[in-house]
Amino acid sequence: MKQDIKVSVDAVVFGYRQDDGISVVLIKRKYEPFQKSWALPGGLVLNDESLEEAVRRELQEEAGIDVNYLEQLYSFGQPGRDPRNRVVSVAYFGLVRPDDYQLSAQTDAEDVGWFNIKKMPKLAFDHKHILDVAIKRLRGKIAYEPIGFELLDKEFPFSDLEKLYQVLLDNDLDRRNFKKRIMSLGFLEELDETIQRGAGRPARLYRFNRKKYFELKEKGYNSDLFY
Amino acid sequence: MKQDIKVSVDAVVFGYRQDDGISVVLIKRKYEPFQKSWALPGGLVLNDESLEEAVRRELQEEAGIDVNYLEQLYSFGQPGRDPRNRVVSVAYFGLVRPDDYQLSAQTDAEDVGWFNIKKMPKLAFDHKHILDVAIKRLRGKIAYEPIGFELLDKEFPFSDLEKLYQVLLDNDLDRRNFKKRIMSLGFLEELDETIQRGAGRPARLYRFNRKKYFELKEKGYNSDLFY
DNA sequence: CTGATTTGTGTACAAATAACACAAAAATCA
DNA sequence: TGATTTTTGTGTTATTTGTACACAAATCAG
Repeated sequence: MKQDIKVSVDAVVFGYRQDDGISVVLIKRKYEPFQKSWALPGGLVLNDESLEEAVRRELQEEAGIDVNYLEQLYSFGQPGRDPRNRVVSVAYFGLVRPDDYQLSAQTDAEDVGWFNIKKMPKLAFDHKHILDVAIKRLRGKIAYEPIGFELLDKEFPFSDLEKLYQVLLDNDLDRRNFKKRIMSLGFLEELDETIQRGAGRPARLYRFNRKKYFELKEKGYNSDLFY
Repeated sequence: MKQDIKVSVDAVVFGYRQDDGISVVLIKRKYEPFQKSWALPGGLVLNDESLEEAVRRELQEEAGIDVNYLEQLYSFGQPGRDPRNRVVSVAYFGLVRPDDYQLSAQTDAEDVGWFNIKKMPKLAFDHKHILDVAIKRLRGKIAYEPIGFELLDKEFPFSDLEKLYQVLLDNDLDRRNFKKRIMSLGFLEELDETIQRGAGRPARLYRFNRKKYFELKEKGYNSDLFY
């Protein structure tokens, strides 16, 4: 019998804001199945586009959002995960900065929104499962690759990084030791500017120097533990 | 236009023998395209089987082999990677013990064989790329998860483990420090039996205790670095 | 001007890792 | 059967890395 399987992509896009914590973009489905349920953005891959192109297109169409970091997460292909057809879905994992936080202009979805990962609504299909895998990846990965910076503004006060790590790995970390460790990695630039937000002493701004990161990585500074 | 994409699976199965080093199972293709080229075992997913079932079936049909460890590797979906159809391939990563090393009874392939990863023939499709990703995963993963044991006999002399790590991470490791580290993880059992192979003092046998490994992992003995 | 809030910074101790060499058991060869 | 070669087995010290810990500086709010 001829193969009758469809291929889709789904995206778990994370964002972070101090007030909100870690959130994910969801869309409200316009059509059956799971009409009006919340779901991960995604859809069928077109014949002539790559998987990554498909994800970016769907994110644009359904949520009006651009991610600044995107990697493949995992593929889900259990028969029966979509009630109608056999669908194999390649899930992606994306990160956006606070700047790009605003969602807009959804044509293919009834609604779009950010949802804190601790207060998720019921999700369509097996999307809860996909989300769980993505959260695990985020937590795991932030500990040994510098992807946390993708969730912050390009220039940020050090305390933002501290707080992000605390929220994600929910432990209390010692501010002094944390800073020592991060700075010793050698790819975080200290700027001359400062920023002031609310009360307290103004904070210096820092910037992740991606070029330097790759240089150091090349030179065999083993991509060991990071935090 | 209707979606016209096929879904396949491919498998990178690693084996290890002292004389041979690290090898991978390849099959010689019976049909076009790439007729008579060497390729990774794999094929189209059937409508009613899971991805993992498809991999195991293909490995059985094409190479007559059972793997004792299998995990999803990555999905490859670039348009044009198969000259005829658009094919999205979900690649898997498998490990076999020396016992299960023998290949057999290929019905769907013209030939099957083990190839040392340093002496690979030209491969069909983008299989060279898939293999590279798999090797990277193997090297990366062996350093922080106990999958090396899946490449050894169930009971093995400690030196086998040493040598495996040396071949994979090609560095000289200090035998004493390596042993201390592995033993301190607490899930390697020292047996009373010994084995003698060629010259030299007989070696004690060891066994990986998977149950204990998961217990310790549960208890939060952070699945930190391993080697 | 006072109190609250946030940023910024160094040192001492503990723990983990790395460096290092020789003896014991068996096989092989003379 | 004795000497040589091969492989396994084991402990201590030095170095590096990680952890614990507290108070001053700069600004805002009242």
